[in-house]
Amino acid sequence: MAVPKSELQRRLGVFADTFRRKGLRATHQRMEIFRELAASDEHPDAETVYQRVVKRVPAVSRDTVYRTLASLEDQGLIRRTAVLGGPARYDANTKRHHHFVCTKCGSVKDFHSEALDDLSIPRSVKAFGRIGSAHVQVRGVCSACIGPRARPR
Amino acid sequence: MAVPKSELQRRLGVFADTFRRKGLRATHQRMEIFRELAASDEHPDAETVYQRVVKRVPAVSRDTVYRTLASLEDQGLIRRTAVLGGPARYDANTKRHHHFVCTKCGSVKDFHSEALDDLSIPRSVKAFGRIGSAHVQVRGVCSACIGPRARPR
DNA sequence: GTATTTGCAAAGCGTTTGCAGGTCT
DNA sequence: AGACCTGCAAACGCTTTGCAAATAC
Repeated sequence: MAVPKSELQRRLGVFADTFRRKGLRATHQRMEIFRELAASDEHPDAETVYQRVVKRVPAVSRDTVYRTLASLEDQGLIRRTAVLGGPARYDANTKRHHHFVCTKCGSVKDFHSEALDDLSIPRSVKAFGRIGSAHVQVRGVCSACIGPRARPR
Repeated sequence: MAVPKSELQRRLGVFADTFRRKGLRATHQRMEIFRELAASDEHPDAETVYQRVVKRVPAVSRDTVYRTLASLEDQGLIRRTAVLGGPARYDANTKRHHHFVCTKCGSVKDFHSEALDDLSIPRSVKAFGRIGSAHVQVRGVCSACIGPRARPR
């Protein structure tokens, strides 16, 4: 689940560069909020990010977490994913990937697949408009929720 | 966009059967709410369903629309799809299909593709848990939002 | 007759916003 | 100085819920 140190360093570098280039400020709060996402492959929601960051930076507020996440998303540093009936999930993995979503607890897991990356969008879809990206969402029940002591959300 | 009359009849039949079998009541309101979804290939949100149904059944309330949509979803008669930052969209097309989502106005359009239906989920995903369904979501900007007089939401 | 369903109103949750004070350059 | 950022609190949009009256079977 943990991101390799080298990749984390790379992500933090991209973050600092991007913000500097746009004239935005890489404040302590923003740094810690981004680090929280960049250091793990989980897809926490805003409240979870807040709970974790507030331990290290007690002065941070929920609003700042929301605003920072929106700002990071605008800069393309993180992605937001909607999950049915739950809060939005955030994700610092900007490489092309797909999602497994647990319909019980709402957890999201990334997976990679070259085969799926190349999937061909039917011609008919082009008639709908300009196509941006395509990704696969697999729904199912994660092992934690199936397991002997399931703790569904 | 309109569903063929024969398909509409079929859907209404399934609705009546399913509710009867489960001991639920096929009230006037529920019938009209389901018909609104079953008669079209759009993916309206709850508010839109309410606005349309209330024209024909002025006595219906928003709460009943929400409750009925939840109930129809429980029975597997409709599907709910989350769209980033917007209200949930509902959909009476229970055949396997995929979605085009407009990132400007949030509209959702169905498309079918045998090639995509057969996409092979990588072995590694099975490790996450029990796999239910897989579907492709294409994001882009619909022609209405690109068009000469774009009216983004 | 009885369990279900409805409308109303109020609360709930996740999220966004206006504002005044504070911070960085 | 000037732009940006923060925390606070209040508002927001979407959705769910408790309750008493109405309804379907």
